Amino acid sequence: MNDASPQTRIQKRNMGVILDAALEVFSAHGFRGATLDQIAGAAGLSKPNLLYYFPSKEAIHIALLSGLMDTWLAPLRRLDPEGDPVEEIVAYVLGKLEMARDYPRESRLFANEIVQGAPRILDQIEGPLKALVDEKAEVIAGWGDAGHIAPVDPHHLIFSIWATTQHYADFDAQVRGILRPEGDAHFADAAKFLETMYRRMLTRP
Amino acid sequence: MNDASPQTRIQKRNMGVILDAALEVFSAHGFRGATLDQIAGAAGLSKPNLLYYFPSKEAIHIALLSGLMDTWLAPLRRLDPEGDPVEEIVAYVLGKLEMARDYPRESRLFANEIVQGAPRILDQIEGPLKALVDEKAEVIAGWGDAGHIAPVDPHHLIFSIWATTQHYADFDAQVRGILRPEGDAHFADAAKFLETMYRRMLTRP
DNA sequence: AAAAGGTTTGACCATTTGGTCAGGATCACG
DNA sequence: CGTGATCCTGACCAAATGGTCAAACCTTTT
Repeated sequence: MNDASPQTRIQKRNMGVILDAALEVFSAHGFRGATLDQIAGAAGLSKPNLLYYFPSKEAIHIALLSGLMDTWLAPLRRLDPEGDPVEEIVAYVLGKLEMARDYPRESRLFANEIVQGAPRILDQIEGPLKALVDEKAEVIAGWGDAGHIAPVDPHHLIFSIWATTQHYADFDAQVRGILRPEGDAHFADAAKFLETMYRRMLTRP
Repeated sequence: MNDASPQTRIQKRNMGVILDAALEVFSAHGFRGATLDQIAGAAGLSKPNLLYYFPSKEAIHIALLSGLMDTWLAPLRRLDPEGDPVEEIVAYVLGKLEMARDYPRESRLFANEIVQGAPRILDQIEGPLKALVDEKAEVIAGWGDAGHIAPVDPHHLIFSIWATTQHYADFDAQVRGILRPEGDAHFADAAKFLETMYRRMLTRP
């Protein structure tokens, strides 16, 4: 099965089904913890059929990761240098929190990968991700210099936003164990808390 | 090998060596990703010898997790209801950050476990951990009611502290990929950032 | 020093797992 | 409808992996 080739109807459907099943299984068990049988089962296909569409387990994993990286960075890319600084950052925080709520599997897939040293996406981190982060850090630093927000280390600000928002997806089991919420009810509280926190820290006294 | 039995000199030494090796390997690869051969190699023992001291791979993992839980919670336990509120919380943040710097393997071991749904420690989370967190949340809520700190949702405050500090251990690969620091140099910046952030958000305007 | 108890190992086993392959079923299209 | 391309599968394989065991090897104790 070649990539980048024009896809037939069946190919499009099955590759989609496989990637969705793989996201389910990889995000729940990590790369090594996931088996082709599990993925095949979740996809409703036979194991050899999986390997008709992807040459190996690792190829599925890589396809998932690189396909998701863009989606995952979209909110940061949307941070507008021309917008109102505090509102831009708050919007980014809340957007990221919504992603953690609506796409927890994607978040956990990355979390699994990075906790284990990011062996398969280190180059993506050191390349495009670093570039984007550095660019947006410049913007935030500019806002600080201009006195539009209280001065902060922009890189660590971004890390803190990632950490606090993704926490609700990646450590869902812990959050639920402690809060015992009904469904996703706690996300509203989290949004209120994070909005308050970042407003307080960015608003000049 | 029975637990809780009086240990010989050799037992004490080897069980320690095994647990250290297991921490190294489990934290880097997750439960499923770690193999007994790897652990045995890291410990400088043969695989059957491992299984002389622990009945199974899972037993090693459980021994590690429950042995570490206490250490991991110590900083929160130290939060003193009688101390100065803002200073107590800042000290907790900085203490947790130091643990992330000095014991990243422990942090990643938990991260791996929780990202994958905490199958082996869910009861510890819903039991002792929840109890401790609820207790300290009460303390923080009291500080808020008394006007000693700006009002915050205490549970989410604690989550944010865990998230922001453990981020530097759990997502080390990402942080290093973006910051490219010399050694642990970035931890000083992180400490400064987090101290500023939590002071601003807790200090009444 | 010899018995008793604790420690270590090589050889081995059953199962799981990623992956292959030859051939059969199905589909697209002239 | 027929034929070539695409899609799918059962049977199979080699390697990896968790775990067992009898026998050999150390320590400790008497």
